Amino acid sequence: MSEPDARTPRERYRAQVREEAKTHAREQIATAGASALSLNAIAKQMGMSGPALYRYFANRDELISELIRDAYRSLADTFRARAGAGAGLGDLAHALRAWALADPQRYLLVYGTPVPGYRAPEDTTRIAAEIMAVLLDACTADAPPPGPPSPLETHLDGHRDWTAHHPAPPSALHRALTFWTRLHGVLSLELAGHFTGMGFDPAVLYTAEAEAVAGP
Amino acid sequence: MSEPDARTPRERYRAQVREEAKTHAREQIATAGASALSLNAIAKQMGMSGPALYRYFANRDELISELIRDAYRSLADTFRARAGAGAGLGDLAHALRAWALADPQRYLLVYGTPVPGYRAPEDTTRIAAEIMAVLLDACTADAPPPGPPSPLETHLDGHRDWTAHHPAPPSALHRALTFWTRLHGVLSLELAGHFTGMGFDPAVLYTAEAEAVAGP
DNA sequence: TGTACATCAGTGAACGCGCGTTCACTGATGTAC
DNA sequence: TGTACATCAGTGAACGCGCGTTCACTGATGTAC
Repeated sequence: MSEPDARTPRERYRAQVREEAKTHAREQIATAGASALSLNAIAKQMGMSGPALYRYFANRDELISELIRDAYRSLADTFRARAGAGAGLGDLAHALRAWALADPQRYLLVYGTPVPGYRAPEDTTRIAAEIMAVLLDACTADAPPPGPPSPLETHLDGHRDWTAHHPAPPSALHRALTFWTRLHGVLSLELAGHFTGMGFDPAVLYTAEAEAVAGP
Repeated sequence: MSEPDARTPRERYRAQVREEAKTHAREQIATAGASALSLNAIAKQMGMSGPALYRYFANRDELISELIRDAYRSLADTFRARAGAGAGLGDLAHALRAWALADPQRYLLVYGTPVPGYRAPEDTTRIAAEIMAVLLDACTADAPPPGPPSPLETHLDGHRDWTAHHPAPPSALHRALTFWTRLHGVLSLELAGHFTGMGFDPAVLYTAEAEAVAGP
């Protein structure tokens, strides 16, 4: 099962400390938001001095980049795994919600307002495209027989930069975007707490939106 | 036209300085996000010393509260004005987008992720309810003839805390929430820059979503 | 198995910065007679 | 209209804080012979 670990003990140790630092970073983000991330505070939580962390991360931005990358990869893996297991659009919708609720700040790291003054690493766009590809696959799989395209579909058919040459029909492009924006609409408002005190159950609303876009 | 100003010159001056400070605050938020708001920096921009601002705001939180309140009120006023002019759901949708694009950070102040560690003033919920009321009016106005309620509509009909006793039929409740979440889904992703580089025009997607929820 | 050396983790001091906020004070503006 | 007093705007110094980051250094861990 487990392959022999080719890494030296020191490399293993480094990876372990990095991982521990990232765990503390996630906890910190969960309580105070991403813009409040502090290397010094993390070091203190780990019982070491501030500068020590600079052995493991070049600077604060590298830590944040790492967290964002991890978040993207986690969602991409979740999606790919579900799709590989034959999941349809509706399953993906509920996988997305489960993934978001499991760690709200992780979701916001990916789809929330970017940390001000921070430039996302390029490779995240690659992972974002991977997520999109899974979505486009699912949308293409149960695409309806082609009818006359809507204005939006015509527009999307002519602006496919984001599809990475995926051969999805216009209706699938429309559906993929709608899947994304509608579910994000419910999720982000829920995670930001804008439904609290309103009385209804966000899950019911989410399910309705998921079915509206994916079919029952 | 203009009524005599009952305020003393000092009161007028105070209001003017407060307003100027808020303007600088908005600019600061626009470039660095709400969590980076600094009273000292604002004072410096206004050419006065840091502590001077404490004559005008009890502390940082009061300034932020004021900005949030203003943002809510601005949206509520916009909505009420449109509705008073006989606007339908589709008009409200486009008014919302125009309002959001005119000042993205103002939109995020209202519907974005809350500033971490900050508790919104209570009266904003009152203004939020006012916005909802306009929406519910519009949704009730062109509600379809009642049919069998969907599971979501049944649920919403039984959980009306958020409607402030508005007598909207279940289908209108559903429509109002959908209006909100779908349009927010597109808007928030657009404002956060998640569509940049994707090639398509967010306005076209927004219009399609607006028509999906409001009818053409 | 033992020794000599290189590598690397972690420390503490330090730098410069900006923050929110308090305080005693000066000087200008308004009010009352 | 002029004077005496109260109110208020704004200043500069100060406090304590935490931040990111650099640097010279100690001590432990690994490597080579």
